[in-house]
Amino acid sequence: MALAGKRNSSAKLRSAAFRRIRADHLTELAEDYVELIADLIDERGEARGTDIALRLGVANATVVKTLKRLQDAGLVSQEPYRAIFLTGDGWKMAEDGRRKHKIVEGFLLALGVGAETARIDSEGIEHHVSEETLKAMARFLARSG
Amino acid sequence: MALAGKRNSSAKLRSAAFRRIRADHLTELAEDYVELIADLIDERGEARGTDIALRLGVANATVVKTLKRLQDAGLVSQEPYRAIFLTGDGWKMAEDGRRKHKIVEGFLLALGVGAETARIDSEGIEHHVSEETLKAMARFLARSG
DNA sequence: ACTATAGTTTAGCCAATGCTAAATTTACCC
DNA sequence: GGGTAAATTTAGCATTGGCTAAACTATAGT
Ligand SMILES: [Mn+2]
Ligand SMILES: [Mn+2]
Ligand SMILES: [Mn+2]
Ligand SMILES: [Mn+2]
Repeated sequence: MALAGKRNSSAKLRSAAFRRIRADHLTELAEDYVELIADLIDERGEARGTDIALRLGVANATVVKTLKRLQDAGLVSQEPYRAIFLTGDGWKMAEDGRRKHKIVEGFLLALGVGAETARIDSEGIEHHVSEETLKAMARFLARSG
Repeated sequence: MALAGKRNSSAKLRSAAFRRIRADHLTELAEDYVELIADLIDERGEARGTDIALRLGVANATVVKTLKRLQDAGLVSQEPYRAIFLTGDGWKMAEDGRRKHKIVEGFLLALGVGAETARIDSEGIEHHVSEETLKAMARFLARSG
């Protein structure tokens, strides 16, 4: 095989990682939204746009626009001026998000990271860990706790 | 303090994590670009747009546009139709990226994750770990290897 | 019932990041 | 040196996810 050919397949291999990251970023916001909505529903019976905006630290209008996309994606449902509900798919995604989130945050704590840092870092890391890495984290967690 | 007040400060605390993530996402692409450019320069003497596009898995035109932004940000420099260079700031960011990347990837390997998964997951995780978490990972790494 | 306030939506803007197709430039080969 | 092939840039488009300001709705208090 020529040098150019080797270069090509090596590059294709490497690019897989970046493709995965770009894909992760597309679902990341949706995951955080549905998880947050699930939390609000469990904590206080309903999820309102204002509360979502406040917890995410974005403007109300941003939440409205994002919820519209999530509705199109079949994750949430709502009537104008009413509270927000999760669809079946929405709940499924929220539960999976909670599962991952719990493992990653618990793992960081077990690793010796402070509570505040574990909370903040896990919010970002959770979207970029594969099932294999999650399994390794859970194993470590089980052994150390 | 009233209930609304408590809700408010709790929400403000939580929103810090999401603010950090949004900030991370703004620098994430820049970090990957400069690190990749540094690798290309070290590996083969120069970094060309085509190679960047190939390794990232995006179109050439996308690379051109992004490089323009990185140039405005003072991270890279280039003349039309010529190879791409890193500025002092660009090299600094690339070195820091390599440092973090190495720790995260090495850590995942030490945790028992397979080489391929460690490579892929670390490409995303590296942008969302604080210095405190990096330190904890380095500690684990030192102890286990 | 009216009205003030709080919550929500709409309108219109912007930046970042991706794409394809067409034009341009460079580099290499004869 | 001239002609091609590859690299590069430009043009034009779309989506995501942010913002502010203005308009609208629902609700709670009087
Ligand atoms: Mn989460
Ligand atoms: Mn998150
Ligand atoms: Mn990310
Ligand atoms: Mn990366």
